[in-house]
Amino acid sequence: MDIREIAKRARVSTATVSRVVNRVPTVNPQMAKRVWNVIEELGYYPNTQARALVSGRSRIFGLIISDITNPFFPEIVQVFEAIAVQHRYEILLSSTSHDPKRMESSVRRMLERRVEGVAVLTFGMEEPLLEHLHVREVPIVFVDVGPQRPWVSNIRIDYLHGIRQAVQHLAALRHERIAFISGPLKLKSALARQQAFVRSMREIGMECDSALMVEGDHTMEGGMAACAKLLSLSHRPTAMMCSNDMTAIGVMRKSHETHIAIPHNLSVVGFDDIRLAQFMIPPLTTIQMSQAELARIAFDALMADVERETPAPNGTEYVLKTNLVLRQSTGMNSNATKRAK
Amino acid sequence: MDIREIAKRARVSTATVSRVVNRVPTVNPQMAKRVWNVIEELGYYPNTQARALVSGRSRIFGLIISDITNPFFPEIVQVFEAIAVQHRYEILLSSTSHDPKRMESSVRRMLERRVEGVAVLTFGMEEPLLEHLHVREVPIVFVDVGPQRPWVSNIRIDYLHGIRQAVQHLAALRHERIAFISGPLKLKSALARQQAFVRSMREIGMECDSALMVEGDHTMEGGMAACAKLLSLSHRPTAMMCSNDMTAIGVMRKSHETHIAIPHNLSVVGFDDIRLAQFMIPPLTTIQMSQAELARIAFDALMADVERETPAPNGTEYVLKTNLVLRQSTGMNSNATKRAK
DNA sequence: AAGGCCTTGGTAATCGTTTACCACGTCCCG
DNA sequence: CGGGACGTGGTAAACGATTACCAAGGCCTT
Repeated sequence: MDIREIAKRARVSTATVSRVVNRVPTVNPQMAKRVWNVIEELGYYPNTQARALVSGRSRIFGLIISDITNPFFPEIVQVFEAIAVQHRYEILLSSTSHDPKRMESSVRRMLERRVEGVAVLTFGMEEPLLEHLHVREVPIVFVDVGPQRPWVSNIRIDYLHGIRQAVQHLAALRHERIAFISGPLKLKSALARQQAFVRSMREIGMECDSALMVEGDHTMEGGMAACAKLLSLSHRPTAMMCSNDMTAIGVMRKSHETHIAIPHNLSVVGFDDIRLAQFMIPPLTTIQMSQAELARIAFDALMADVERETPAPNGTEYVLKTNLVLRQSTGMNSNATKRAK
Repeated sequence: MDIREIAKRARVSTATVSRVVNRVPTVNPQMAKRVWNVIEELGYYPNTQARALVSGRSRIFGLIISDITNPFFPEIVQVFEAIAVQHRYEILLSSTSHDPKRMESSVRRMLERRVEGVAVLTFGMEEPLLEHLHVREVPIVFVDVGPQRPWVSNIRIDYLHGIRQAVQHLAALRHERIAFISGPLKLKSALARQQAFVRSMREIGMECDSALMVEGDHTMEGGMAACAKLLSLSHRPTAMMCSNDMTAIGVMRKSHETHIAIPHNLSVVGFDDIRLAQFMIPPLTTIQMSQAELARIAFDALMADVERETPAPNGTEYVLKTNLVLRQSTGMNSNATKRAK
């Protein structure tokens, strides 16, 4: 059942049917009604591929993330999809697990389906593979790591804003030995978080003991290992800041195993504010980087580029703020309290 | 850049280029090589929409789930997508949150994109909305709830298998008062789990005290509420089985708040074996329903239907077993132990 | 040596839309 | 009363692939 069938039954031409379906205002309302009736009756849906072929617009965006089973991403996917549907777009999802092979095949799939734009929310370092997209002038939006070029937008995360709040919060609670468990430092986003931490500490004249800076891998297991390492120190930290929530969850778990009470004996701060954070025991104090907002900014960036006819020469920059969310995994440094007595 | 461009540069016809791209064996190898070279050089990708239009095959499957932020689903999505890509299929993802409006719009989107099949992994009750798919003879695969019709496959979950193991496990640990926290009973899958529990209990001559059967809602909050209710009983249960893992996690959390030690004072069993289960404190004993396998069966069911020219008159049935996974949230009933001494 | 078969590659129709262009009718105005 | 302007709706050419059909050439057979 195609547009011709509808045209025949409504005794109009296919052009008119097309105009009715696309709500072109010049068509006579009576005739439109007649056409709509036939469409309803037969349950006709226009064929998107034919439409895309002739219009040159697929109405598909690509969404590349690193791993859907990482609790950080599902909400992004959900919000991105919801907004896309509102704008009558479809999304092509791809988890790459930071694997260059899969990354390449994703890009290829997206090119074959003629996506109109790609959001790369991997926090990674895979830009080289995106060359193919770039030569075809497909709009791209990156987080943190994109180059400055036409058709490339960037969402810069203001890590410092939230991390500074967290550091000052811990300082206010009389913590003097604050550890930082980073992510894999080859990831720019992980490096940026660490640097924001160091800077926040220096700002208020606190030292960053290098023994208290350990590299994790953004997994719970990595968090447990890092926590164990820090607890084995003769001069233990009283607070640990983590580069993401999964790491913090690992820290909480290891602490529990070692009978260290949070927040009484150890304060923990996470980063991301994944939904799980509020469900921990105790609920995790963390720095929020709104996944919903990130998804929305990414979508809007692509939409803006699609509607632009000439690109901004250096792409566009967007900023996402981060903010501390106080819950119950941080508390007064108990040693300091004693001394104060 | 299209197939004509390639044809011109390789000095062959478009038919030959198409044959080369599709690896039709009758084409002269030298000529094929020449064509491939041009393709590589120009970085040509065939246009999927044009291909789909003429071949009548979109190579897209729809995947309808209820909520991607529910930890049960990401792994399904991941596996389904990975398999799809291997078979050169793309997926159209849709979270419906059990909302009939969204469900309807999903189905519409899928029809417009001419999906070749739809996997409905919602454990819900939205069949009526799928009528549109059915009249177009689009293959569908359901979990539990699908009707027996041509082009409709069903994956029957063998709840009894795993639940029986769990009940017998608890009985062996000398538990006599075993509670069951169900899901929303309007969900067939939740009802089926409860029934499997009752049957397993009766099989070994244990009574199902109705005070110990409470209805939850498959969320953590629901689990906490149900747990509170059960703990307020004068004659408390010593073990709680939950209709899903999120509920069990709620139970663990509430128990922790009320200073009830798991497994020493209370045994807890979940259902689903989401990844999170093994990361609980203590790691959660649960009944595994393999998400990876579910995804694989769903995909295979669709593929089988796509390749079939005439449908099986009553669709096809698949079965997925469930199995108990022992971890550390279950232990000997301490009251019974004392009595035994 | 001529006819038939096989291999190989080209021509052109087709898929289901959109849309530029054109034709027709009506209305108004000079 | 004739003609331009305007409002409508139809005709047909795209979009970029696939593939049925056909033609040309080479080889074998009698």
